[in-house]
Amino acid sequence: MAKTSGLSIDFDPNYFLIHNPPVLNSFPEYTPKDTNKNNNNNKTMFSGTTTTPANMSLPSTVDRFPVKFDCFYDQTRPSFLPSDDDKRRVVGELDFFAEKNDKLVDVADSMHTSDAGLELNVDIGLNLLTTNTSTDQSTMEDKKANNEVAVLRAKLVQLNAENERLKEMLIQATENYNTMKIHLCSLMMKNGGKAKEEYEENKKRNGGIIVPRQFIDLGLAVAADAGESSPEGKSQREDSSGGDNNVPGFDVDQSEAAMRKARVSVRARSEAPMITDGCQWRKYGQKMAKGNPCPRAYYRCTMATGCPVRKQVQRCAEDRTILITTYEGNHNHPLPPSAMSMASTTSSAARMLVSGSTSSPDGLMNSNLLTTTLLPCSSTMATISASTPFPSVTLDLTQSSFSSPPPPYNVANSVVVTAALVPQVFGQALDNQSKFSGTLMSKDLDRLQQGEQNSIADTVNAATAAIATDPSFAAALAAAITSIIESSQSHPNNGHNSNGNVTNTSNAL
DNA sequence: CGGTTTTGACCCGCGC
DNA sequence: GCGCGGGTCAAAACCG
Repeated sequence: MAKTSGLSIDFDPNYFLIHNPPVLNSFPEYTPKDTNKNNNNNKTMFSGTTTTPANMSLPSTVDRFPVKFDCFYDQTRPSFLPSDDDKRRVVGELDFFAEKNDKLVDVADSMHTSDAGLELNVDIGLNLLTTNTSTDQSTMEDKKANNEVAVLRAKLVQLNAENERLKEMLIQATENYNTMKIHLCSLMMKNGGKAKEEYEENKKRNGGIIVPRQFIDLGLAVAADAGESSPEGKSQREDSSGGDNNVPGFDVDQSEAAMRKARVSVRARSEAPMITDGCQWRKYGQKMAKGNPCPRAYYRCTMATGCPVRKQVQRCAEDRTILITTYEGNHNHPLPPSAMSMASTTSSAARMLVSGSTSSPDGLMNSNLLTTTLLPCSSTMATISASTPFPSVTLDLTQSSFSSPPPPYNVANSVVVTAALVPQVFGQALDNQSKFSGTLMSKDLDRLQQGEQNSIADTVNAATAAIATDPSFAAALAAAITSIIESSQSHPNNGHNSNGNVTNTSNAL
């Protein structure tokens, strides 16, 4: 599965069937009819999501982006929710493929129906053609061909309709993005201290738990904190620019400081002592961390003199097959191609951390600060996350999310994009691509689309390749995650409004 | 011999 | 102020 030695992604094969075209209709519109339909047709991909907890309040109608919040895990989740894993509360999830998958089901159904009709037609032909037996064969073939043409035409019509729907989804996503951008601008207009006060206030309101809503606010708070004190070691203090933080909002210095502080963790299942990420590292220390019998190793990038990038490598205490690699800092040198793909991805994650105020896709693409944040990793990353106190974005492919508890790194103010969400995330990133004037090669595009329909691993691999080909896809990916965060922000009560219904993304902000 | 790893000492922030 | 824990330093050991 993994491309790079020492890495593996532990996908549950029960979720990802390759030969059976995945019906990604994991987020059905919860009408009784559809529920039955999906129980029948969506046998494979994300069974955890298709099994709707009986006691769960579900919307009778979900618009363009049916949302459940599996990507958020809140340790403070209400006690009335089922505790067992397969009944984990569906908090929020952006269903990128819902209608598309319905279509897949429909196509499959229609094909099946058509096949049955084909046989029926053949029988009819045999009954009718009783005299000219010499042409029976050719007539049957003609009819068969005609039926195939009819089936193909029907498929074409359905695909066209699907295409139209996807266009509408893109428009919707664009609108959501614009809404978010407006909100972002309004936040940037605020005084940084005020934002921090709001953050603290909200934190108190939530009993110390920072809800995802704080994602944007936290960026400002972090930026404000960056100039006051640094919890980091000597190097960070030396790097501290000591910029003027009196300037309201989020300026470049603040962003830079936050970027320096931002960390991106990569969780990978690996027997190797260290993942291969294309960079050269020198070990400069090792410590026993409290609460973990496995030592933590400290590495410094040696690809260029004075490169401030460091990384920590430690095995997960709960599952020692999981290797946790934490990158910190920005490379001051170009990276080899082998380090670029993951660098782009982790860079996106890092940007997500500090982009609470700068998450504009344009900013992601154009900022020198951001484009120089190249964090190395292999193309087979398993998890991208970030450490507290920063908001974190986690792409967790080591968890199937719906059948296992969230990983311990899942802190309160984090967003976990689990394996089951990958199709949605990358699918939406694919749609976002056009907004970033991407130059994705057609072959990569094909791979990505193929990956969407094959397996999560294919999707990730294809997406990683796409990132390597076109860095703008990283921004599209970041925007996709942002979009999910955006949708989560529209559901401050873990996706349920005061009426107990899941609100729609279009209601965001 | 130069680069890397090991490992104890040291520094610093934070909580009590 | 003190102790603890995380992070870094730097000398010695190791390795190709």
